[in-house]
Amino acid sequence: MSSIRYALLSLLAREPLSGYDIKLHMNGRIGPFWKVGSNQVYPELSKMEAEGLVKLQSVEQHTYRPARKLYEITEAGRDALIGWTLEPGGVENVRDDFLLKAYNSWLVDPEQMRTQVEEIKKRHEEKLAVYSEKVAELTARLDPDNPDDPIASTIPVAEFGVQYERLYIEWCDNLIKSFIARSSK
Amino acid sequence: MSSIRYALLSLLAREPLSGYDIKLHMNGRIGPFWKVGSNQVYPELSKMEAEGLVKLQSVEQHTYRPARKLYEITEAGRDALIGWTLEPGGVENVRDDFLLKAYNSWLVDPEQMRTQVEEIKKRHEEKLAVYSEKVAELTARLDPDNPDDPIASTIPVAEFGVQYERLYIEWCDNLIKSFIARSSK
DNA sequence: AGCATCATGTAACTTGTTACATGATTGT
DNA sequence: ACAATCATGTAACAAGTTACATGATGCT
Repeated sequence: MSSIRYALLSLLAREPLSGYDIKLHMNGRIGPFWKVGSNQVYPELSKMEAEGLVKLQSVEQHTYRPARKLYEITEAGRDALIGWTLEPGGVENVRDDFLLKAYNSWLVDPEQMRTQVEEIKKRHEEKLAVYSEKVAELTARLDPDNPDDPIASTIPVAEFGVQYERLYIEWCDNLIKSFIARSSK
Repeated sequence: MSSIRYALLSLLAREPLSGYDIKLHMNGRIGPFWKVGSNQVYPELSKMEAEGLVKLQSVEQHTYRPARKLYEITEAGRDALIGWTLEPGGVENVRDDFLLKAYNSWLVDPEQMRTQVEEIKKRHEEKLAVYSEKVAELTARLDPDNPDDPIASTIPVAEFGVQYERLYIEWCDNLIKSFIARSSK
């Protein structure tokens, strides 16, 4: 599903960042959608620099640690990102191990399965809290006078997260109900 | 995200299948969630056979084409599947390119973005139709007297698909509204 | 004539995950 | 004393994608 490349550019289009920053932000800005390892970030940044999509803005050097390399997006990088954003793309599949586990629940003791669902429901409740918090925070920071405020594009993404987690939690509740019904037979 | 292995076993736990069958069913039974290539299915089946999780039930040979190898799950395979199903696992991230594109919409002409969203909304409506059809079909086939009918575990999975696609479509509608508002400035 | 279906499989390539390595500094 | 943070990166492995190869048959 073509590319962390564009995930990196999406962040850099908003502000200059180092590879390290990107790694952190992935798990809090676009995310908790995405996740990347340093192994993907650093080589990709180098590649993009070679292709002229990003360039080094500055390098902070503290002798005792690796230089902090701040990258900024170039004109070409913005264009590439805009091109990708407008490029038609297929729909992604939901691919969630737990759905597969639910598919197997007929094989399993309903009591144990209930425990299992309750566990992951809890996880999704935690995620819901994170997303809700994020929506609230972004909404407070949004400048309603600026029609091109990037935050206006961030809110729907976080909002999707909220909706998705609510859906998941509700779905878990229904599952739990069905296991209770089944175990009382 | 550990394993087609269990996806294959999940199907084989319900009925014996060939690698070819599995490839087809992935995109219509568990799915449209999953997708696999033959490159993953055939080697994995061989590996699992070597480990005793599945075994050959029969081999149909038509001289003019490769033998059709029907696999069935073994006791050990069922146990492994049950073990995995009850194993606690982390929550998955939603990872959808279009969310990232939406995150970039502040960079882009709202009119063009609207077209883009409408396109993918259409795709999700198609998927919704598929899932709804599936839920209806499964519900009709469900045996309500048998508390261990595997179909009872399939319905929630398809139902998740329905809910998810509805959520996605509604989200698209909200996005479209926001682009219309923005372009009329 | 040409393409889709059935049915196995391999090969080449791209992505993603986990773990490691360095090494001073700051907080517990 | 010990872990976490900052900051770069490499290496080994696991998983996923795309394309290819075989080759008769049946459909348009």
